[in-house]
Amino acid sequence: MRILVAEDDDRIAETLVSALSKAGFAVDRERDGESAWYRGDSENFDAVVLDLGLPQMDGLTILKRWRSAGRTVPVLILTARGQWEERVDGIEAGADDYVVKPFHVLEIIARLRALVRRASGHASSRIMFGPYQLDMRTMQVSADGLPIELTPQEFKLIAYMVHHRGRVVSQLEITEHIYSQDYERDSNAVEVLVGRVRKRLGKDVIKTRRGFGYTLGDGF
Amino acid sequence: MRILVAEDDDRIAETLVSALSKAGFAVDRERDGESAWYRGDSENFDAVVLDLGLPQMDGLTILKRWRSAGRTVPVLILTARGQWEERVDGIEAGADDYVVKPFHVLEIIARLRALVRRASGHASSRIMFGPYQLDMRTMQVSADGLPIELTPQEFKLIAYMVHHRGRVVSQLEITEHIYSQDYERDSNAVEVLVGRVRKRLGKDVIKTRRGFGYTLGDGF
DNA sequence: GGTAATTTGTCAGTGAATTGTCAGCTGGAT
DNA sequence: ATCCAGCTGACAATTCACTGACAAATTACC
Repeated sequence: MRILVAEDDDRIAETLVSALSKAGFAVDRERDGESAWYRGDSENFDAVVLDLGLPQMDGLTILKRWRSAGRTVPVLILTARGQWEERVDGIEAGADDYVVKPFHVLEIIARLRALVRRASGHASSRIMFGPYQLDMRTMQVSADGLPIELTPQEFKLIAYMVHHRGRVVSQLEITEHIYSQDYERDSNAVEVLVGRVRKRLGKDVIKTRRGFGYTLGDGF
Repeated sequence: MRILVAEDDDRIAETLVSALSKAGFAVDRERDGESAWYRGDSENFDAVVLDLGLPQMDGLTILKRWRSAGRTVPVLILTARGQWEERVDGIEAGADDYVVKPFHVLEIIARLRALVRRASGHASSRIMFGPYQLDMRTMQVSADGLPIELTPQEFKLIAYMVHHRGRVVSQLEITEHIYSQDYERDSNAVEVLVGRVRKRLGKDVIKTRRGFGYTLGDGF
């Protein structure tokens, strides 16, 4: 899951970036409004954390521009305490949720997960696929209630696949969504990762579409 | 779909060529402005990725020359971050879209697909033909929602045919658009490929116009 | 803060699916 | 009937993905 954090305050931004990374998101950060707008406009993030008071272009403007350009990416607004008018404006401009500063990072994480989940059409934080259950909250996969040990990367991969079930996901797409920033293009890290997930969940969970990418296997 | 990448920076160019090839495009690359101009002027590409800062002849000049010579090929401009003026100039010179460096390749791919789609007069990335549906975004062909497994080359062929339905497409044209420059002229690879697609989608999808080429069959 | 354990990425070798080539065949146009 | 563009099945070459072993990086633990 790839998240854009648009926040000019370095301290806050670093807290967020580090917490979100640990929570398993791939995080990119922008410090000014114009850059934030451009990246949200041109790239596919799974969600955006947007501070309203950004230099160069303020958060509300950014959000309105995205929405009028048809960008539906879930947006979580950060707003200063007591500025309830801002909240209203934000929601009207198309924000999906908001959090008041100072905030608890855990709350941000929980809300982001909820947003991503809703955006991909799943209501609960637990998603079934085949005999397995994926719990986004605890980052665990289980079969019949028995937890299966997955490493963080393995979990990210299967979670991304489950969120995009029903279509083919290219290696490039996987790389960009489970790793931050750019990555070595000629690496077989994704193939190895797929192999490891298969070893844990059975070789049919992920099906190879040679030349295109991968899909969740039939029945998952 | 054949793409010309006009970019002098080797690292960027290689990233692009490799990613675009994997995404199913046939890619040719030129490193200087004059060669780029010549190839775009004399060959039929489905789209061009044009860096503005090319040696010998800069991107804007190339673009203006093409346009004044009546070349309508979709052009995606690569521009350095913050050069908003360039972007405006580019659009005035006839660019169809622009992307700021540094970019994410997924974005380039998405925008190129959109350009090609619009150029062939289709609004959506999903195109119906007969009982089938072609989805350029997920690179899948399906019948009644059930995906049909095609190999990459097979997909490229049927995609090209569907984009150019209603007219006869010569073997040479097919070769030029689904393979990169180094193709054998006296090979029956296209015939074999057509045969394989017919085997998967039914032998009437592609109709032979003996001596001229192929068309989508009646009702497709 | 340093060391052990775990996770993750790289590499080289292997295996399998895709694609191109070839040779012989088919069938439509004249 | 003949000719030749196009078709087809078999095979070879190529490309792409998988695997196991090792190295690097990250995390956990004292």
